[in-house]
Amino acid sequence: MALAQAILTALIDDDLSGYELAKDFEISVGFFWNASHQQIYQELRKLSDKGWLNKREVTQRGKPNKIVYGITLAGREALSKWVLGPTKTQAAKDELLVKLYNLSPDNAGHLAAEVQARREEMMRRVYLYEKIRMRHYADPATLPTRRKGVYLALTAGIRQGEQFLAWCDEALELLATVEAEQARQQ
Amino acid sequence: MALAQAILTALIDDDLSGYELAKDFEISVGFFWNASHQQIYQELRKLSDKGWLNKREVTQRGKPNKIVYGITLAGREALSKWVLGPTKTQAAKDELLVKLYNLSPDNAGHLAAEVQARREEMMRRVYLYEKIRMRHYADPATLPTRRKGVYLALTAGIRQGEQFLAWCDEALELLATVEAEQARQQ
DNA sequence: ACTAACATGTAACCCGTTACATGATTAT
DNA sequence: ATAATCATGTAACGGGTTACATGTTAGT
Repeated sequence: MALAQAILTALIDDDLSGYELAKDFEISVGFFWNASHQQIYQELRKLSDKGWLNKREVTQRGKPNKIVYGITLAGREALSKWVLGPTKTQAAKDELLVKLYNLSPDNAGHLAAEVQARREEMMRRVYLYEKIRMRHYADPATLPTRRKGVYLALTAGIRQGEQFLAWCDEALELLATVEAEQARQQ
Repeated sequence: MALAQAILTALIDDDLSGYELAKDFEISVGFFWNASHQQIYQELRKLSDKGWLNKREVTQRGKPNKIVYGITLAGREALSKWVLGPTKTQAAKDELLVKLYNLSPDNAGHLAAEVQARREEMMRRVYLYEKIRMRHYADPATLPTRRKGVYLALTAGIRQGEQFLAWCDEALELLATVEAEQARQQ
């Protein structure tokens, strides 16, 4: 039930439309949460109904009009209260790792390709987040409190990503030996 | 839709009952997937209906009887086929990191406690998995193919865990400075 | 003409969580 | 007695995914 709070969090600094939220989730809280536009539109309606968000239509020229949402005082209060509550430990679920439990000469090539694809995707992400960190969060000690938190979240994402990249390299090496063995036996 | 495959994977080497699966998921694929017993029992029935699992009742003394499930040939085939299909990129969702975006002097103490709790939980996990790896996967190059895959999955979990522990330490340090600042201002 | 990006939604379904339910055995 | 562990399920609900649905503007 944290999508609501993730949206509220994304709206703390800037007012955004549903479309922008869906697209820019990636640049704000997207490393730690993501959602489809369908989910976001539904959640936005719920949050408006609750009075945690207000909305206004913005006329644009050259583009369709958009509905921009902003967080209300009640929304800020609800968010603060949520932060102080207990946090669910997120269940780590990863299909790729389950697949690795089924490694065989038959699928080593396929799995290597999947690892490679993930590696590239992660590299792009890490690069983006690293750039943001260097530009806006270079010296954590001097940041205002709230941005210290953002720095920590960003760092968690970057470190996790870098670790994953290193793991991919090791995995690709080992998978290559399996593929080589298969080739020899044919 | 990968719970089915996670269960099949857990049953490749050993036949297990629903209860054992629910409990031992943690020691088999548990680092990368988890499920409640309710979910597992339902999924076991579905998999039996499909003919991917067979079941037999095992009479026990001193304990209630249990229903033990084993993977069928059809189940193995379905699993192999699944491995060769495309893999969904898992959406990283972490409430704690979203909460960090809302860091303030008010909640720094609470968040530090949450980080600390996670740190301890992760330490126990990493310790357990490290023990398994040292005992059974010490020399990856000499392992049979399938176990090389398990080694990689295990390594991914351990490294990710260790990285998380290091991050927790940095987070706790920075959160402590926030708490100290608040104390000074009161 | 066609594609991509902008923009907002509804409906059906599946998966996962929470709550409810039962009952045996072993250890304190 | 009581709690803990073993053992297996059903039911209701809510969140998330997939499919469906519509319409505009800008660029090639």
